[in-house]
Amino acid sequence: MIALTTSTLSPRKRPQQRRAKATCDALMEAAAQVIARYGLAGFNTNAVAARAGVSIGSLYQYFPNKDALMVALIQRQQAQQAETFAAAVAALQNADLTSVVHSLVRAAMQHHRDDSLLASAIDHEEARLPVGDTVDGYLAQSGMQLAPLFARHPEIAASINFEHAARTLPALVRATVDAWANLTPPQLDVAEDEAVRAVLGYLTREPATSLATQRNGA
Amino acid sequence: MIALTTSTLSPRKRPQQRRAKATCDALMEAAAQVIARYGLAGFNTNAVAARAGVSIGSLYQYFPNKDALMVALIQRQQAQQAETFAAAVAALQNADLTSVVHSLVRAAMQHHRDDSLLASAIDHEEARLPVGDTVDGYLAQSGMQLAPLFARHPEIAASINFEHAARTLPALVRATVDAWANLTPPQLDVAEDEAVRAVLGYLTREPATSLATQRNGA
DNA sequence: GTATTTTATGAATAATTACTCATAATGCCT
DNA sequence: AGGCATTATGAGTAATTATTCATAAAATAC
Repeated sequence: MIALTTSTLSPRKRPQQRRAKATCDALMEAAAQVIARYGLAGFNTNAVAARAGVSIGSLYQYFPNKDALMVALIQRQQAQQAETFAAAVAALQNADLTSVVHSLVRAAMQHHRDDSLLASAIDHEEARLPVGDTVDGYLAQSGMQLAPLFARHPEIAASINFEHAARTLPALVRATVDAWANLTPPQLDVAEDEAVRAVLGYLTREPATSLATQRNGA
Repeated sequence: MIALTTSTLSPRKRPQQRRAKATCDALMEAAAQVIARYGLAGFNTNAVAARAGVSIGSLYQYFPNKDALMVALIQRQQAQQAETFAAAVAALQNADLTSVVHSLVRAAMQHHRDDSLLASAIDHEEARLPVGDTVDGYLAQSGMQLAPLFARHPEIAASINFEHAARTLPALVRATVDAWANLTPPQLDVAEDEAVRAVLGYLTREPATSLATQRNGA
C-alpha cells in the first residue's frame, strides 16, 4: 500500500558461491510453485522458504522483502517465456503455417494447464510493481526470427509488422486459451479452434480496404 | 491455503432494509476501488470497510470472510461486464463492421485505463475461487444479438459460431490492449490497430482447408 | 409508544505473516 | 590446519490483518 523505491526491490546481495545460487533458485522456484497452487492469497514468505527447503532467514539473505522476491520471480518468468518462444520459432522454420500455429496454441494450452494461476498472478503483480519489460529485447529478436518464417507463407498479409506480431500473437493465444480452458468443464477443443482462427485471421488479414475486393475469390 | 466449502463463501445474511443494501453495495464498490488502486496486495477487510465508510463489523455482518467478499465482487463485475457488452451490441445494430470493432476496442481501452489492476485481480481470483460463470447466460444472449449484426456483413466467415465469438472476441480485445497498453510508455495507437486487426481477422477468416487452395491465387 | 427485528459499531482478540538477529555451519584460501 | 568470508539457521519480535462480540442505534411492526 506504500510506494516502494527501486532500491528496496533489488536483491539484497548477490549469491557468490554455488550453493548460494542454488538457494536463490530454489526460492524463486518455490515461489512459483506456491503461487501456482494457492494463488497470491497463499503466497507468503514462510510458505516459500518451507517449500524451498531452506530457512526463512535464508530468504531474507537475498531478498529484502516479499515484493523483491516477486520482482525476481517475474523477471525469471519473463526470461523463461522468452527462451521458450524463441526456441519454438527456431524449431519451426521448416513447418507449414497451420502446423506452426497449432504447435504454438498447444504449447500455450499445456502451459495454461500447468501454470494458469501463476500466469495471472504475474500479470497482476507486473502492473503493480515497477518491473521493466525484459521481454522487450527478446521480442525484437523473435520478431526478426519470425520474418523468414513468415516470408515463405504468401497468405500472410504483407502489411504485418513482425515486432508487433511478436507481442500480439502470444497475447492472443493466451487470452483465447484462458477464456475457454477456465470453464467447467474446460472446452479445450473449442479453445484450440478459436485460438487458431484468431491467430491465422490476424496473420492473413489485410487492412480494411482490400477486404471488399478479396471477397469474390472464395 | 485451505479448501473452502461453498457455504463458507456465500453471503452471511441478506440485506433486508434499504440502508443494508446500500452498505453491501458500498462494501463491494470499496473493494473494487481498493484493488484498483493498490492491487490484491493492498486488499484487506479493514481497508475496504474504511473506504466504504462503514465499520469493520458491518462488513462481517454480510460477508463471512474476505473470500466471500471477493466472490461477491467477482459476480458483481461479471454482471456489469455483461450489461456493458449487451448494451454496446444493441447500440451498434446499424453501424458498419469496422466502426463496431473500433468502438469495442476503444471501450476496452477506456476500461483498461480505469480498471486494469482490478481486471487482472479478478482474473486471478476467479481461477482460485469456486465462482460459477455468471457470464455464460449473457454470452449466449449477446451471441444471439450478434447474429443479426453479423448477418448484414457478408465478409464475416459463414463458419463463425456466434456463441463462440461472444466469448472469444472480448478476450482477444482485452488481451491485445493489455499487451500494448501496459508498456512504458503505453502504445495506445498500436494497441488499437492490433486489436482491430485481430478481431477483423478472426471474423473474416475461413477455416484451414480453404487456405491451402487459396494460397495458389497469390 | 412499546416491542421486536434489523442494522451498525469498533475496541478487543486471535491468527497470520513479514522480517530480524545472534549464532552456527560451510566453503575457500594459503 | 587455521583463518576469513560467505552462507544457513530458526526461534523470536513486530506488524499486519482477519474476525468476533457485546452493545447501541435505527427501522419496523403492533
